[in-house]
Amino acid sequence: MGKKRTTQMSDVARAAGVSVMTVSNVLNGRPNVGAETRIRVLEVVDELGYEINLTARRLRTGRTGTVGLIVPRFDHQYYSELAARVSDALAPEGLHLVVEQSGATRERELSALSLARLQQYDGVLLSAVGLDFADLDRIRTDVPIVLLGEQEVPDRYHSIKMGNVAGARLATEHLVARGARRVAVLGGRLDTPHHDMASSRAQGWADALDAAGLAPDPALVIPLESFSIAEARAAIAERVAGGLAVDGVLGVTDEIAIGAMAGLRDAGRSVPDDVQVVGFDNLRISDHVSPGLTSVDPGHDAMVAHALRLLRRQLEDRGAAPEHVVSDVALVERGSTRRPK
Amino acid sequence: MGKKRTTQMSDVARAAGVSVMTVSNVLNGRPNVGAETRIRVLEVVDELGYEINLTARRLRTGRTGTVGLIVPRFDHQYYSELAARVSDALAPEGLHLVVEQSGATRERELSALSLARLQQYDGVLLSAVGLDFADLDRIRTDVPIVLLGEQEVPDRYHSIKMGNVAGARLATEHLVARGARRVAVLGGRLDTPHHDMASSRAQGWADALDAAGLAPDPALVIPLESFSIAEARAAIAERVAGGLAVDGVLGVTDEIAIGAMAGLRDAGRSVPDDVQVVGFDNLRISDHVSPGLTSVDPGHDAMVAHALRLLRRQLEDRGAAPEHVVSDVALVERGSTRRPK
DNA sequence: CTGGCGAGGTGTAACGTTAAACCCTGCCGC
DNA sequence: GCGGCAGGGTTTAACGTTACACCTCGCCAG
Repeated sequence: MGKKRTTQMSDVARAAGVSVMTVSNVLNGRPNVGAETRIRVLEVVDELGYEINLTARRLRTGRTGTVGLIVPRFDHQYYSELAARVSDALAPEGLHLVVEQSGATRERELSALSLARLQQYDGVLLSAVGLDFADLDRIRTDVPIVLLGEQEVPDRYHSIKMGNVAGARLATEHLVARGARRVAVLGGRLDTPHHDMASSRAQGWADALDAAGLAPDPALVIPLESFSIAEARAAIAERVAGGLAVDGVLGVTDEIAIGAMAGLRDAGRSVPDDVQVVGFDNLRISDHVSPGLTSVDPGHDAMVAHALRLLRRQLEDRGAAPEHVVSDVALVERGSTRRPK
Repeated sequence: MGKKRTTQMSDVARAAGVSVMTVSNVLNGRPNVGAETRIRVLEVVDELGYEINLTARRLRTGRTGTVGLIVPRFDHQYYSELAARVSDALAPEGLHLVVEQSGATRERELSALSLARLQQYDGVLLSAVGLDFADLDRIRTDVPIVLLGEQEVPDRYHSIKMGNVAGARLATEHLVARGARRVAVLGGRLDTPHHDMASSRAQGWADALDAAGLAPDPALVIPLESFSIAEARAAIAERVAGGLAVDGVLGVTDEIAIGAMAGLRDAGRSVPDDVQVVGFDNLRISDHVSPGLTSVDPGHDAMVAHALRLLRRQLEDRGAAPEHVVSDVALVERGSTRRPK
């Protein structure tokens, strides 16, 4: 029925009566092509509807014009907002963003991180929650990588970290200043010496309570598995219904905090009158839920700007000394916490 | 300082004392390789940390093992939920999903759709809001495409459409049944004979009102530009503050409906007592906002299942007759509309 | 008039795989 | 005793670009 072949450069060359190299030169805006020739080639390109084969170009040049962003889940808002920001920031530079989901499990994350996959990009922004220090240290590739994230990472990587401890501390201090005395940290964990997001934010919570002379009660550390809204909602509702005394909740993410607000409603508590709630991430939606969610803003734009700067640096100079940036955090007050008296 | 080259198949071949083809055969699990040879090759692969160059493979075979999903925006929840669902559904088949953002503008969408880009995937799921019939018709490629979406599409494409008209009608009927008489359609538009999402859903709204003997009031069609929560919120708040009489709002998406609820609060109206609200998409978060958002569920899982089925069909048989699926819709009632009396 | 240079252009050899054809060796059936 | 075949492997030629070296003018300076 049909022909298999798509049109390629040699077809254009033949039709235009020039060599393949000349076509290539025209298409890539290289010098040493006469004006007339250039025009003729472009006409033929148009006529034949020729489009370059990016795979072949990539094989030959090693460059792809594409940056990869690898996130645990597409459907966690934090990551989708991040992806949109990065994509928008990359577009003016002529770079294309593609996003992959690693799945948050160590196994799927490692597979997304096989050298094979990484090599497909000029650079990679990696938001790796499932991998530990050792996994990361095992990755050996020439592809520039910037780690976006939470955990302690091998020194040789460029990285952007959120101010997790500082942010959680800020949030908890805010709750305490507004009168909360029994502040739960939903999604946190303290048991392990890990440096992941859940632990770091719980650490900030504990620090703030310590500083305020309120001993952190282990019963108020409520771990979660999936970090989903639904899970958070069920967990807090269950605890409260079971008699846990709480007058403040720090959700380790905004989604968790939104789940917490729903769960507290389920349990007959009102926000912020009975229980005040603070989240972390300052998602777009957090301003629009009811009540508005007080949240820690991790400085999204600054993070993205830093990330791309570090990526560019590596693109220009493979040997660039790794840089570790910690983003500034700020508290955004909304209706889920009370006004000062 | 370092060597440029990464290790490649010929290095493995040399070290294992076999031909390159044998290495290729081992790595691809092809027959006609002795057991010992296989083991030796695998050992060497491990030792050298060899990983295949996917670009070269792709150039040679034309297959990529990757499916592309092109969405207008990463940070519209509907699309990120879609991406997650598709990714999860593809993983068991050994296919990888990468997501690209087209930017919702016609220009950026066309660039994402250049043949060059499309050719990088074995198949493409295209959620194209910015393109019209003619744009789509202009795309000529052998890559299997499934259109996910709203609009009228050229017949030669396989497509999955939401039941936009039916869903919006269902939602509006529900509002009317619960006593609403002045139902606005936020984000809708009726001016044009387009078949895009905003128009189709407004059409369903108009149909329902007509059927109920309530003439659709043009003042109640409130168009939006960006379909963002913030814009929706501001738009409804402004109208209501300006004296527009409304006792029901159909948000053409859940995000818009969530914005509407916030805007109504801003304007001193309570939901659902003063104004009832229904959304469309049944996002995960819609169950967790306050009050819970009544919404049209477009049958996400069925849509994804259909989409992948159509894609597989095309992968197996390029000439497969195009199929057009319209998804079933269902209303999910929550607290943003009233209980029946 | 010679040498040099810049503009315009071409030919060839990769980039790292894999499809396809081919080549051995040993063994089995008749 | 030989044809045939299966098993285990190799060789060669792509896939569609681009880097690089090279070639040929025409023209200008000396």
